[in-house]
Amino acid sequence: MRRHGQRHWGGEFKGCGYRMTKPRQAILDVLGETDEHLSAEDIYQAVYKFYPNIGMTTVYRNLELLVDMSLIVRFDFGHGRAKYELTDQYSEKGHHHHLVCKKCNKVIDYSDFMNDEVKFLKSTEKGLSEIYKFRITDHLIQFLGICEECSKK
Amino acid sequence: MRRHGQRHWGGEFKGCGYRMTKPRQAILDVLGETDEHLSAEDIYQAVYKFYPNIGMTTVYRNLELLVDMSLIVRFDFGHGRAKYELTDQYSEKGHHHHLVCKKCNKVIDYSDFMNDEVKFLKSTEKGLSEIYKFRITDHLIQFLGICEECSKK
DNA sequence: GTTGGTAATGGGAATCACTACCAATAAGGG
DNA sequence: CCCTTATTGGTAGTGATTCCCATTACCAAC
Repeated sequence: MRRHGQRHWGGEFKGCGYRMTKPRQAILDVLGETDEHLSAEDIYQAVYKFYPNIGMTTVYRNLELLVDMSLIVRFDFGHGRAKYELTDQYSEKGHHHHLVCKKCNKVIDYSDFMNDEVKFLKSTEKGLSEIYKFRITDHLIQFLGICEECSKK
Repeated sequence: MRRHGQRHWGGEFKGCGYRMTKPRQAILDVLGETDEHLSAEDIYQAVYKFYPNIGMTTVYRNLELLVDMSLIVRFDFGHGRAKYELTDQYSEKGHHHHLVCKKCNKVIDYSDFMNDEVKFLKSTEKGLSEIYKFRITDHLIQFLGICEECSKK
């Protein structure tokens, strides 16, 4: 059941006690073939089409595992359900952040002005980790507001 | 039942069709008297102590309303329950962001390095709103990692 | 003060995303 | 090919939040 666009993830599962299974491959495939921000339910639906045996429990369990393995990232936009994306390094999108519309909940990816961001992050992360003795591993940057369509209404 | 620390919010409720009620005053009081990040349940418990008639539904409904009125802010740290704070302008904390520990879920407020942030935000917000025709009203900045206590374990 | 209309309340039932449990199954190293 | 152990998928739960609706509080006009 090898399909187009499938990536080989064996290496990531070697030596850590975890196994590469059909559901895991399927979930990673689905996330690798989309630009959208998928919920667990979305992923279940998509996987179901070519692997109808999949169970919702398995989807949730594996999403958690893949987040722990840093292959995927989980976002809580506060819209009720969590959304998942491949980690920057495995995604065609690369490093990006989100513009979130408060009205329609649409999420727009952007990867502009990363130079300004890097400068800001570098100084701020260094300062914060010293003051609060906090080992910073990641950041979350989002801009909220009203998208073009919603501002016309 | 006027208690210490109570603030007068009448002005914010004038002319918008909403009324200032006991539950609303109570919820705002509770949020005004704490530095913590309170969940709906936390707020219910705190209000219950001096207003035992309060209902959970009322708490949720009013939290939503107060968020719409921009008197309070809702945060989804992804820990299962939403947390609420007074908006910067009404809070003693002023403008701040959060350090979130991935292990113990602790949330630390910080308001350092705001100069760097302002510079970054100014240029980035301007650029993004032009490119994406997006009216930016707010931003969310968070640093994730491991706090001092957790890094010792 | 009474009335009338709308906003707001509170209780329980319902929903929705997610998790725990467990017997059955399937990786994958030896 | 076998054996150990990770993994699966179904069902029953859990916990946060929302819906529904009859009752109540507020406020302005008479």
